[in-house]
Order: sequence, then C-alpha cells, then structure tokens
Amino acid sequence: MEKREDHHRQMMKNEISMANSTTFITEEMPITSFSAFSSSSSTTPTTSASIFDMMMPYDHIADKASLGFMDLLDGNQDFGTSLLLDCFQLQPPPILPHQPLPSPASTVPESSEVLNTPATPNSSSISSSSNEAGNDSQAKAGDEEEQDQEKNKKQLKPKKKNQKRQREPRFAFMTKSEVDHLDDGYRWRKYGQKAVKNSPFPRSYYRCTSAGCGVKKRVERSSEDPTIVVTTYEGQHTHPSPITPRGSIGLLPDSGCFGAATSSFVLPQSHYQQQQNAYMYSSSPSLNISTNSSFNPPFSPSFLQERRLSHSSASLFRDHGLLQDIVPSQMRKETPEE
DNA sequence: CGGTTTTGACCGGCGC
DNA sequence: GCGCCGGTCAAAACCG
Repeated sequence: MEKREDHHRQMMKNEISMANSTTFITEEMPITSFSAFSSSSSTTPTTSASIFDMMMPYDHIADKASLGFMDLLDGNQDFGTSLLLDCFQLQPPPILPHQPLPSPASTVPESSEVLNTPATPNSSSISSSSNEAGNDSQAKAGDEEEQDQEKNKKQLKPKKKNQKRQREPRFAFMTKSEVDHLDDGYRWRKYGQKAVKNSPFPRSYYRCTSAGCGVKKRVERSSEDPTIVVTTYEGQHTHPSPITPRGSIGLLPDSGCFGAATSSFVLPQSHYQQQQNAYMYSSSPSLNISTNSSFNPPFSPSFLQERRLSHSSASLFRDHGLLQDIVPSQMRKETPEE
C-alpha cells in the first residue's frame, strides 16, 4: 500500500517536475559543465528562479543571442537550424510524425568537429561512454552474430566485436527536479542502475519500450547540486509519443501552462561554441520551437510539447506560483542585464 | 498474467 | 596484462 502511494506520489512529482526548469544540452556537453551550471545556483528547491541563476554564467553568451531562442529560429533560422542539426547530424532525420528535418547534409557541412569539445578536457565524461547497445537495438536485426553468439553466450547479448560502433546522437538536459525519472511522454523500461563514481547518486538506464525503438536514456543526479537531474537521451524515437499519437509537436497554442517554459537550450560543441563555450537559448514557451519548422529535436522531449495539459501540472503552476516559469525567460533576463 | 523494476554478474573499452 | 569503470543483461521480485 505504502509503496503504491509512493508510486503515485512519484508520478505526481513527475508532473510537477515538468514545471521545473530545464536546461537542454546536447551530446557533448560535458557533465562538468553541468556542474558549472549548478554550482552557480544555490540549492534552492525547485523554483524557476534557479534556472535563471543557472543561466547567469552564460548570460554573456545568450546575449550573443540576446535574441533568444525564438529569435534565433525566427530571424536567424540558419543559425538555429544549423546548430541543432549539428548536434544530430550523426543520424538521419528522426522519424517524427510532424515535420521532417531539412537535410542535415545540406545545412551542416562540417559535422564532425561539432563533437569535439576544445573547451573542456573531459568532455568525454558524458558522451564517450560506449553506446554499442544503441546501435545494437536498431541494427542488430539482421546480423549474423546474433544467432551465433546468442548460443555461445548464455546470457549476455552479443556486442559487435570488430565493428566500430557509431555513436547515437545524444541529447542531454538538466532539470531541476526532485524526481529522477522525468515523464517525457514516452514509455521507458529501466534496465539498469549503476553507482556513479564521485557521486552519491546512482545512474539509471532506461530504454524505450516501443518495439523497434532503440532509444535509451540515462538519468542521473548531479552530485554537486542534488536538485539537478541530468537526463541524456540517446537515439531517436521511431514512433510518436504514446500519449500524443500524432506527435503534436508545435501544438501548444496555450503554451501558457506549459511547464518547461523556461527551458533553455544549450547547444553543444559546435564551431560556434568554440568561441562561446556554450550556447544557451532562452526559449520562450517551447512551442515556438515547434512552430518553427527548423526546430525539431530528434528526441522531441515530449514533455516540452505535450504535457501541457497535465491537469495537475497546470494547476500546480498556479498553486505554486510557477506561472513565473511561463514567462519567457528571455523577457525576464532582458531587464537586469541590459 | 503481463509489464516493470531491482540487482548482481558480466562484458568491452580504456588507462596504466 | 591487469584493473577500473561504464553499460548491459537477465532472473527474480514486484506491481497493477
């Protein structure tokens, strides 16, 4: 009984957490950078303010894009688009139900360097880990080794031996939340948990339960700021979100109550970033993202798009004064700095 | 009963 | 070659 209630409480928390601040990072954003973020933010409980604290160090960056995320997409589509594509160029456009991405190849000439992080030595911490299984799940279908080794090894799945594994595109974001596993609209099955070195918090591994969808995600809590949850998506969903059959990205007219309104996008190590170290996009209500055809996060974190009407969330916003989150961060930021 | 979580064991990559 | 570590597997337990 208690456990069930716990479970439900967890679910509720999930909902709540959707209202919390979220920072998006892409593939090669080193964990250490996360810490940099969080360190600047006091460990205040989940309040929208914290995200701004977290953004502070990057204000000077954002100010390059003082336009804000939207503006970037709006007026500077090339900029926004290419950056995003940069991040995901490793894979063909996701099979998103809504809109196909423009061909990355055409937009992003130089792709590989995007993954390098000149700024941070241990940028590998988050992304250099082995991703074999990611390909595994997607490409293993017709592989010869599968049968062979399946018999040879009693339990462990065959990993490709000689094959150099390709990296799945990754997409990480930080969320200030009390719950680790954020409900993003997809169904996940936990398949592992590991203790994280130098961190009291374990890392959980999830896999999308949809057949044929090899998307995985890792969830871990920042050791420096326990209120921050780092979620890393790996791979691309080959199906629309279960809760929104049509994958209604961009259908958030009433974005007002959308929780992740203050989400800020930090794009990773693109050539651009070599100058700036990091990008942060203060997104206005996420929806704009989607209305613009150029933005199509491969993982389409559906909580950005679809959790909007989560009953409880909407009311929680009001109840807990989280409406402030809804105010485009851009607006809020504009005032003090400049 | 089917799906999910837990958890210990195992594997491969990498650094020394 | 060895040990560490991140990631995965899969049986058992748990849950609805």
